[in-house]
Amino acid sequence: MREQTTGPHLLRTSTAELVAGVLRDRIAQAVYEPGERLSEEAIGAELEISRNTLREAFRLLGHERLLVHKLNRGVFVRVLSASDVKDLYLVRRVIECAAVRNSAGGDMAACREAVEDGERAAADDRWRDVGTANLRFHQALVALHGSSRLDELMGQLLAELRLVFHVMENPGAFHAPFVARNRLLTGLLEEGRLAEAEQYLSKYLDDAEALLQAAFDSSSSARLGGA
Amino acid sequence: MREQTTGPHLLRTSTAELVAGVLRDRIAQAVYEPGERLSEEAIGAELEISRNTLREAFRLLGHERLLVHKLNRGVFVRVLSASDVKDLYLVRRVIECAAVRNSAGGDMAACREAVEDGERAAADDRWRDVGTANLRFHQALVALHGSSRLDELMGQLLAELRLVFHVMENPGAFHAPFVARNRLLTGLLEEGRLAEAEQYLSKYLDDAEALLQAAFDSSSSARLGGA
DNA sequence: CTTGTCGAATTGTTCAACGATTCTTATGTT
DNA sequence: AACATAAGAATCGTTGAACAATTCGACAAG
Repeated sequence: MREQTTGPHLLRTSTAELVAGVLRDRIAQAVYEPGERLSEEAIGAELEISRNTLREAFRLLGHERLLVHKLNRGVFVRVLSASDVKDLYLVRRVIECAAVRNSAGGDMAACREAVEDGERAAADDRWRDVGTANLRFHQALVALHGSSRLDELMGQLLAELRLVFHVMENPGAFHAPFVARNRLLTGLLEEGRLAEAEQYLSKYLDDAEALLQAAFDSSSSARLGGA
Repeated sequence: MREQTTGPHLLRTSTAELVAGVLRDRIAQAVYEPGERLSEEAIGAELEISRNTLREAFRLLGHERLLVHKLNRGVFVRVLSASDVKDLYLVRRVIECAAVRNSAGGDMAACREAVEDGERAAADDRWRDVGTANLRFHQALVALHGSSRLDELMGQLLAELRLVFHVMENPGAFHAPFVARNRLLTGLLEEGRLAEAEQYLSKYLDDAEALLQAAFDSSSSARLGGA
């Protein structure tokens, strides 16, 4: 990251935000696993940036709840608890159901596109892509609100959720059953059957949460040495 | 802020967060007005902290949307637009109405307390206190969800809203008419008339938004030199 | 086995410096 | 006088080094 000093800046954003982007990706890809400590010196040396700049990036991600900052001990990749999953899905129900309920006249193009991407990915057994398409579908659902703040909030929630998925042994398979439900939900919305759609989505989220909680519990009991 | 180096740290939080707290207060109190640029050197010298630490605090507040960071130009106190007000109230409607709708069995103590504080403040013409009590009432409403994430989100929304209030010539008077509505809404909730309560709150928020938009428009037209 | 102490490693914070960008102001041309 | 341009000042972005403060692990003493 030294090249920038020689030529004219092609960067439209600060180095700290660039670095934050790199780290965000690595966390999403589980290069850094939940609970892992991120060394200022090691990462700073690897990315060739100063500690100060790296710390700015850490602050950024801390505020996005991807990292937790422990005083004098450093930053760690966030580890989510069962109660976090509960909270996350409570918020999703509030926001996504409201989006569906008020979606009359909204543009469903992005939703439909995400659904079809998910179906293609599932047909090819590209599980990772199924997952991202699924997340994009829900992001598109929230976008029906037309609110930049809700869009940002949803993006943050989904980033946290990705952290939970890593706990599961087969994150890809988790999303597969929901592809069909995405299509069905989209159909209900396009036909304007909003009340049905809302109820359907509510159950959808209940099921997803239950699955996640189950995987979560078994993983945590295994970690504690269940015989 | 140098004293901390001598004695053992009594601080449980980092200086950057302490500084962020100070700046947050000053913005809320309009010591720093919307649009104003905050000089790293000036504030750093006044608070006796280094530029690096101050920059960490700026990042924090930037993420809370109280400051906007312009590359190579510095940080400015956020200036909200009419569309921001619209977005803010859209989110409030989604979250607060959902809180009311699902509030069956929730603990209304905090709500009632905020209502009564507001009434006392209004009786004594302590307009500023009326405003803070009003904000606390809505925060308590959202707290019925029992979600830490929604609590945090609401706190952020209200902080942004405070920025809008500063645009009005008499911020205190704005809140006065809503004290009675807070009491009425609380009553509906305690009687379990949730559907009515939700509808009432929805109109409540519509009215507040309209008032704010009006004050906003007149202020911006005045700023452009309306005769 | 618990407790206390020492030292290494890491974070928290500051400082000084320099490149890069923006803003200001003076200058010169038409 | 108006406008474009260029030098200069101010400020931000980033770095690297330095030192204080805290944590952690090892080892000795009780």
